[in-house]
Amino acid sequence: MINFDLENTLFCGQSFCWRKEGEFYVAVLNNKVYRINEKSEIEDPFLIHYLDMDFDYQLALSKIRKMDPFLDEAVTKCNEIHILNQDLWETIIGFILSQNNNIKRIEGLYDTLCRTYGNEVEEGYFSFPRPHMLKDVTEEDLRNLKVGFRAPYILDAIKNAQVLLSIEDKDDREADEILQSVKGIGPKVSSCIRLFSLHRLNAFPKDVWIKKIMKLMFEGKDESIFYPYAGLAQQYLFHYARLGYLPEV
DNA sequence: CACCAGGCCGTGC
DNA sequence: GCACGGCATGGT
Repeated sequence: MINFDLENTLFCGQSFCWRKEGEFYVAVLNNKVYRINEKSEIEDPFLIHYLDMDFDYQLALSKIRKMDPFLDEAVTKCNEIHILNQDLWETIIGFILSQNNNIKRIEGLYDTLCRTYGNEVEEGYFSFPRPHMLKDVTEEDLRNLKVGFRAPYILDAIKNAQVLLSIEDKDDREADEILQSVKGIGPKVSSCIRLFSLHRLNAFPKDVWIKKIMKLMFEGKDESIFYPYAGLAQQYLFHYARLGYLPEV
C-alpha cells in the first residue's frame, strides 16, 4: 500500500512520462511497462528506489513545515510528495525540452521521442531512447518532431552523452559545470536534473513560478533558508502555486 | 492580434 | 557583470 501522495508525486512537473489510464498510472521505465495506483503493493526494488520510498519524509516534512507558514500550508494541501529518482539521461532530455515550454507540450514531445526512437516494449508502449539509439539523428529529424529551437541542444546532449552520464558521483559544483557545458542547459535545467534524477535535495530550480513566489513571499531571501531540503521545499511551492494557491499580487 | 509556457544563447554595453 | 531580443510551437 502506498502511504504518500502518488498522484501529486507523478504529476507535479518533475516527470514527463506518466499517463493516467483508467484506474492506473502508466509509464515505461527500466525497459518495461509499469502500471501502479494507490492500492499497489510496491515490492520491485527498482520502483521502491524510483519512488524514493526509503527516504525519511516524515522527518523532512516536519522540518520543512517549521521553516515557514506558507510552506506549512503548501505541505498540508499537497500531502506527501516524493522527489523521484529518475533516470539521468531521460531527465536531461526531458528538461532540455522544458525550456520556454509548458508541461502538456513537454509531455507530448517526450512521448514523440519515445515513439520515434524508443523500443516498443509492449504493444503501443515505447521506452525512452538511450543515447546510442539517437546517434544518427539530425537536426532536421528533430525539428520535424516539433522540438523547435531545442533541436541543436538535444544534439549537443547526444554528442556529449558519455560525459553527461558520468556525473552521478560528482559533487554538486562539478556536476553543474559538466551539465552546463552542454548548449541549452543553463542553471535552471541543470538544477532540475540534479534534483529529479540525482536526488540532490539542495538543488533549487528557479522557474517563472518560483521567482514569483520568492519575490512575493520571501522578498530579499534565497533558497538557503530551506536548507538542507531546499529542493523539496521548492517542489511544494511550485506545485502549490500551480494548483492556484498563489496569493494575489 | 497579443502574451505565455519548469530558459538559454548571443550580443551589446 | 547585467539587460535585452530572439527563438519554435501551441494554447488562451
